[in-house]
Amino acid sequence: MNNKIRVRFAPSPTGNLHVGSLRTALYNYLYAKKVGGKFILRIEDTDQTRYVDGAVENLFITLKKMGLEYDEGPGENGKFGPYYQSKRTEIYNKYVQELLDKGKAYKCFCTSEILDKMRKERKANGLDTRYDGRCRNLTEKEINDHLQNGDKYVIRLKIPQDGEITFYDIVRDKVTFPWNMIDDQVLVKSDGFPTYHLANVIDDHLMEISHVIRGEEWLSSVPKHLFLYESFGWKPPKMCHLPLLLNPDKSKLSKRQGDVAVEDFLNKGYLPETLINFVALLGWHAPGNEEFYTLSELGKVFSLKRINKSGSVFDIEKLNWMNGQYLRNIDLKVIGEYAKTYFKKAGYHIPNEKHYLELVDIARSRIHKLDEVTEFAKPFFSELKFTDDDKAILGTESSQRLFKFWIDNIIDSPKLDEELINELLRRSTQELEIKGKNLYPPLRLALYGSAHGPELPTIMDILEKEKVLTRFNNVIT
RNA sequence: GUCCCGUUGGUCUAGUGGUUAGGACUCAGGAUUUUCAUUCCUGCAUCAGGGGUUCAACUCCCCUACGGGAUACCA
Repeated sequence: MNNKIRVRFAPSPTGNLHVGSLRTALYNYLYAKKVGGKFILRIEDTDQTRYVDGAVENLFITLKKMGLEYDEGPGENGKFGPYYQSKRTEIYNKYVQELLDKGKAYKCFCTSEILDKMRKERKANGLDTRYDGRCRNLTEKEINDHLQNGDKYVIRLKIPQDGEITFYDIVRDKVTFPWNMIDDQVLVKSDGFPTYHLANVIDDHLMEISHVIRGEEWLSSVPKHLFLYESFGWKPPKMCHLPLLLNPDKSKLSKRQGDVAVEDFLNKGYLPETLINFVALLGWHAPGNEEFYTLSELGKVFSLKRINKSGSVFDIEKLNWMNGQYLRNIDLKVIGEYAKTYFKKAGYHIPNEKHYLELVDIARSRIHKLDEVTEFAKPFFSELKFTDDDKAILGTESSQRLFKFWIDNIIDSPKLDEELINELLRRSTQELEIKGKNLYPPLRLALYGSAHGPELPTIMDILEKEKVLTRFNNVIT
C-alpha cells in the first residue's frame, strides 16, 4: 500500500535485548504495519570491542518470540543487503573518500593521550570538551609525514563553526542547536571501522529509510547526521525521537535497578502478549481509555503523532497486574503450553492433560507471573508438610470424625465426582453436625496442605479417589 | 560546566481557551465467595511555581525550579 515508507530497527548486538529497545523495535514495526510500509532489521556491529558472542542469535529469537517479524534483514535478504554493518566497510570507505575530497572531513592524528590532555585543559578553562580542531588545517606535507611515520589516524567531520541548525522531529516538533556546540565527530576509527554516526547515515540513505524512529538519546546527534546528509547531497529521512524508559527514580532505565532484558522478563513468566501491550503504552496512547491491545490491534491504531514527549517510569506493579489479566483471559490451553516450561523445571511430571489444565486454571487467578505456577501445583506433586498449628486443627475430635466419615463413604463408591462430594459435604453438616470453619479448613488442610486454596471438588478431582483416601488416612491419628 | 529536551494524582495516561479534569495501577474500606484468589462497588489523591496574554488558562507566551538526555576512536 505504501511502499515508500521504510523504517528500521538497528540494534547493536552487545547483549540481550533491552525492554527500551523492544519498544523502539515495536514502534517501528507498528508504524510500518499501520501505513503498509516495510520494517527492516539492521545489525549495527561496528564496535569490535563490544562484540558479544551469540547476541545476534538471541536477538533473532527474542524478536520472533515477541512476534516482531521483519520484512528485510539478515536471512531475509532484500536488495539492500548486507544487513550487517561489519560487512559493509567497503561501502563506507567509498563515501568517506567522497567526504574527504569535498573537504567535509579530515584526517586527525591526535592520540588519546593528546585528546585527554586537551579536554582537561578546556574544562579547566571553563570551556566545553569538544575537539579543538587542531588537525583541521594540517598541510599536505604534515599529513604525509604522519602517514610515512605510520601514525594512526581517525577521520573527523568538519562541522560548521557558527550559526545554528533547526530541524523538525515528529515527537518534539522544532529543535534548534547552535553549531558551535557540535563536536567534529569521528567518522572512522583508527581500526578502520566506521562509527555509528557515519554508518547509520549511509545505511539509512542506501536502504531508503523514510523515518528514523529511535530513542531520545540520539536527539543531540541529529545535527551531525543532518550535516552528513547535506554533505552528500542526500535528502534526510524524517526524525522521530522516542521518550526514554525510566527507573522508578526517573533515571534512564538501567540494569542496576532490576531486570531490563526482554529475555529475563520472559523467563520470569511474563507473557509476550503482556510485554508488547505494556511497553506499547509507555509513551504512546490511543485516544480514550482502552488499555488492552493485541499486536495486530496496535498495528491498526498506532500513530507516531500520539507519542508522548516525556519519559515514562517502567512500573513493575502495573506490569504484574497486566500479566495477571492476560493469564486469566487468554485461552487456558495457550497458558497451559506456556506453563509447561515451569513444570519441567520443577520436575513435575504432567499426569494427564485434563488435570493439568485444571491445575493451571486454579493457579492462574492467584499469580501474576507464570513462574509462580508451580507453587500452586506443589501440593499435588509432593507430600504435604504440616505445621504444629495445622496438626492441631487436623487432630481435633471433630476433624477426626470428619475424616473417618469421608473415608467410609468414599471407599466403596465407584467414583468420586462433584455430585458425591457435595452430598458428603451436606451430610457432614447434617449427620455429623460439623459445619463452617470446622468443616472446610480441616478437609482442605488434609488434602491440599493449606486451609486456604481452591475449591474442594477441584482439589479432589485432580487428586483422584486413591490419593484422596491416602491423604485422609495420613491424617488419622 | 555547556547544549538540548521535558513537567496532568506515588506510577502509566485521557483531555479542552469556559469540564464536578476522565480512565488504569497502587493503597484503604466494603460486597460476593465455605477459605484464599478472582470479580464487583466505594474512597484517598493531580494540572511544578511565578509572571503575562485573554472576559476566561491546566490548555497560549515568558521566566524560575525540578527532572532527564548528550557532551567517547560505544551504540
